[in-house]
Amino acid sequence: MAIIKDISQLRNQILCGDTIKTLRVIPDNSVDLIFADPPYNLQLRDELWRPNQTKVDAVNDAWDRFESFDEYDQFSKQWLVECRRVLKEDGVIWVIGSYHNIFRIGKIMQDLGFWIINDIIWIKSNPMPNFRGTRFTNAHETMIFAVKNRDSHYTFHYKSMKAYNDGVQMRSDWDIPICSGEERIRINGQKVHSTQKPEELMRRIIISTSNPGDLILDPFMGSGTTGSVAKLLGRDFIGIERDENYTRVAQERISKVRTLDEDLLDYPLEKRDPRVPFGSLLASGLIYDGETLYSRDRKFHARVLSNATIVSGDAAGSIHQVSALLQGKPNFNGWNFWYVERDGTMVSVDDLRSLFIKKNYQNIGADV
Amino acid sequence: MAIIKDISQLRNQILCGDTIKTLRVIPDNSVDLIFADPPYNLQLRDELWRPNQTKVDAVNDAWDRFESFDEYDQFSKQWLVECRRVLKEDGVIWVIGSYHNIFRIGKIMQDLGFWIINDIIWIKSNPMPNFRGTRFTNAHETMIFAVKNRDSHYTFHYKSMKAYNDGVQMRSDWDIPICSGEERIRINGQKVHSTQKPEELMRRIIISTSNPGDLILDPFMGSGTTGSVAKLLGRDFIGIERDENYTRVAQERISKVRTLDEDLLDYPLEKRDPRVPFGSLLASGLIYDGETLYSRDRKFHARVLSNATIVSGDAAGSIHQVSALLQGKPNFNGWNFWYVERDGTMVSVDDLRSLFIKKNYQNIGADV
DNA sequence: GACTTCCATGAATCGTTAT
DNA sequence: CATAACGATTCATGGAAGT
Repeated sequence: MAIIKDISQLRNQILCGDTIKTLRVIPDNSVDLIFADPPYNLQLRDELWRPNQTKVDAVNDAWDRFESFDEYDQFSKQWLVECRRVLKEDGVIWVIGSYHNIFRIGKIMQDLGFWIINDIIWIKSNPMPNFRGTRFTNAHETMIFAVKNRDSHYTFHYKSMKAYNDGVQMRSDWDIPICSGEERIRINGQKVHSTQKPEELMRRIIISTSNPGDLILDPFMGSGTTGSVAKLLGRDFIGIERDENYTRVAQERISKVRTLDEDLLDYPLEKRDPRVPFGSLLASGLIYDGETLYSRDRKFHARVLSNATIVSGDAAGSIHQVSALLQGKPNFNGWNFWYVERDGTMVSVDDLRSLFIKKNYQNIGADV
Repeated sequence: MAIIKDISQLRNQILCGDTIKTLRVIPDNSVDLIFADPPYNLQLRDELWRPNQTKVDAVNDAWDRFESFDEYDQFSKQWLVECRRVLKEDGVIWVIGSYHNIFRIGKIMQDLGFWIINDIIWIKSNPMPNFRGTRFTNAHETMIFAVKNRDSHYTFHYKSMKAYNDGVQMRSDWDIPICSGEERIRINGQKVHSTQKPEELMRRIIISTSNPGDLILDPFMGSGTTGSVAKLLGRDFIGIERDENYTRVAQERISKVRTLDEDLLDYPLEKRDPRVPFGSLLASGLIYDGETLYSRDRKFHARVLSNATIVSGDAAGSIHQVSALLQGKPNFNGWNFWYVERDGTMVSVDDLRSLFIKKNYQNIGADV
């Protein structure tokens, strides 16, 4: 099958078929974010029984069986090559796995040119215990967060994730319960998919590394968590799933999701202030020609010339250059260094810049 | 240099030299535990400055520089091959790394035949933050815990680690601060080694997967944390380190350590009950020839023959076989199924087994 | 001495835009 | 495309210094 020319005909669909063959239909450089939850190659040798002689319902599906590491590597390389091709230059990919497969996956990704930004550990607050007492409880899974090239300008909503994490930057260890209760899809009391991922995981991934309207690809769609959260958060998706039953379940699940209102998807926090030259403050009258700037501790001062350069003894130049020179540092952000006196108190020039933005622009989060 | 015949001449020494060449001197199948902290191949490009314009003292040691992934892979494979050769058949290996290298290391280990038991995440309570707001704080490192072959009978002190962890199974995520304060080795206020590991890590590793008197090998000894904790806990060590300065520091550090008294190193908790055949209870008079065994609910009963087999209707065999047959299960632990009557009350045959052990063995934790 | 404030620092793949 | 200018950006801890 040939590559489809217009990707929009695939938007918000689940394509039922072989992952690698189906990926080959998608055009180059066309998706913004990929989330992949490939088979883990678990290699359980025998059935696993709990101490009370009930059988553990483990991942033993045919899709998780491979003859050898080599066969698994071949398969992994093929779908990863296609993923790299369809990913935009500045796109992001996430792959989740466990110690059975993640080392092989990570090595292949590095070899293909993907550049790893983080490995994120999903710490399960309620993992399955180890029944035999033969090893440590396997209480986590590993996600690789990577970009297409070392110099990719990828989306990363740092401030959102920091706010999400109560004001300190989010770390590489994520504490999230496994998918259970209401969220877990069951038919006649039986779980439909053995490795359904929690929506909390997808929410963090989608919010941190994509924008509303972006196109998200999941080459192993399963029960449709990716599509479900993508739709909720106003992103488009393409899912690939080879099992017809899973496909049906996912389609029904996603159809029930309602996208959040736009005002809930637009984050003023992430908007950058427009660039304001220091001279604009002079022209607007917020700072006066010839007045004196002070450092916070009043140890340094400088005079403002009419061309918006400042002079302090032998040092002359932009507010940035002079503040760096005075401190003997290679560079410095002068906006955070200089103050002026207004009604007897010190006012930061950065606050005056915020005031300028507020007066002259609309809906920009200069006061956040 | 030829392989040394008697490993005892290497015990508790740090061999200063190239890792791979020195490993080749160690005999086959001679060490019980390996801990390896290889170079991470960080590939740092530029300097990094904190927001307050101080420079980050990064890892820029020559030992961490490799030309390419391929060169790093070659190096890794060589030392891992030697480690596998010198490891005893039932020995254990731990390797620590970060996303820069751990995927390559893990893949090579699997290819060489090592069998992964766990990947353990060292979660740092106080990692260095991300200064530029470009990614998630890199707040963990990954350790691979593996054995020589899939069917190795490795040491794992499950009960100790459970007790260590306040009575619940220890999980694969370990919360441990980075090495700082008193523990961090400094000379003239400068850290001696850029990547000194916390002793808490080594303590968990050594206690969980080795026994007192075992021989522990560290092919990248650095500042000597492995040797130091090994000596404290009554294990022998061999360290390899190519830097003479590190070697000297490690030797001095280890010389100051005093091994704990023997009674602090012997854990009755871990001693397994001796295997007691059901027939021993007959012979000792704790159970009588011909008496009746009951299931707890008295739904089932069986008669004890003089050859220690039991019979219940058509079912005949060991206490295990018959209990499984009666319940229609593939197998079952008969010790937990059968009861006898003593003075009008039901007594579990497992309690009689414990009684037998208490009478006939010393210092065994049958009552724990 | 008790308490507060300041400062240094740790395995880090750490930027974007205009000229 | 290289270079220069602009300007955005940190958390937990321990020890020193100050009150």
